[in-house]
Amino acid sequence: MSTQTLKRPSKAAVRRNATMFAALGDEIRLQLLIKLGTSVPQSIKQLTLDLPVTRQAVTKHLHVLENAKLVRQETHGRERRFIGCQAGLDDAQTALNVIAQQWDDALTRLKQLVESTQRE
Amino acid sequence: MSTQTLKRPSKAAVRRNATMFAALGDEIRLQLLIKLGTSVPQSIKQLTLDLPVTRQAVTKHLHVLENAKLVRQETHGRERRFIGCQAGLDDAQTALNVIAQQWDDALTRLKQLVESTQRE
DNA sequence: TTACCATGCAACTTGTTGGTTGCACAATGG
DNA sequence: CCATTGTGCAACCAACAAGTTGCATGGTAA
Repeated sequence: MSTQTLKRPSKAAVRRNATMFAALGDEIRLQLLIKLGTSVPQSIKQLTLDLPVTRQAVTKHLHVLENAKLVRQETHGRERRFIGCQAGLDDAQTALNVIAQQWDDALTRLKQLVESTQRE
Repeated sequence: MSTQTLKRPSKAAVRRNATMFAALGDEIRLQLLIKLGTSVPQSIKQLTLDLPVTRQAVTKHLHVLENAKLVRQETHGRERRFIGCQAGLDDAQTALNVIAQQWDDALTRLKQLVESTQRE
């Protein structure tokens, strides 16, 4: 029973997930994502307010986030307005779940191994 | 009802989460974490097998992962054996949940705003 | 039209990261 | 004891990331 139904992530999947987590792995970018939870949608200018970096830096960060499918933008006149992209977060959650599940399995197997060894 | 019970993450929390996600944001490190799901515990030498980098590189990656509380080690004679650290993954999941929840709230407020505007 | 404002694009600096090689050391097994 | 093996540590390098400044551009509003 339960003979390992989870498949190992493909090379491409690993790369995609790495990109996504790397996008999440920066203080400014996390602050941007949090800020997108206070009001929606927001322009680059707005998002730059009370962040300790210039508008251009924020632009770059937003580009990284967009690349990782964590935000999307809608051009509106001369403004670009950004919104958080739920699907991206879901992918991250799923990736974490896969790893957590495999660790569980590994620990279970380890425990069984120890027990069977002790019986002999 | 439901007048925003979630608190904004503190500066320190944001920094901690950024460190954690940054640790997850590398292909080699993800492969290491996945590998820790195939057998447990494993030495540095074992973990280096069929990875395209040297043992020293793997050592550095493991250090990053340990720093982010994603793995822990037990010294065993001259070997250091590594195991995935579930608590670290849980923290990551929680952080993602907080952001997702806030995005939901923001979209809800946006929708309400649009509706109330249309009524007037 | 003209002035303004949000943004894009490019060049450049600086710090960090991922990787290597070389050597030293301590536990293990003959 | 001696050879082997798993590791740690340090120096070094190349590539990349984060940030800046300066200038160009294209909507918007007077």
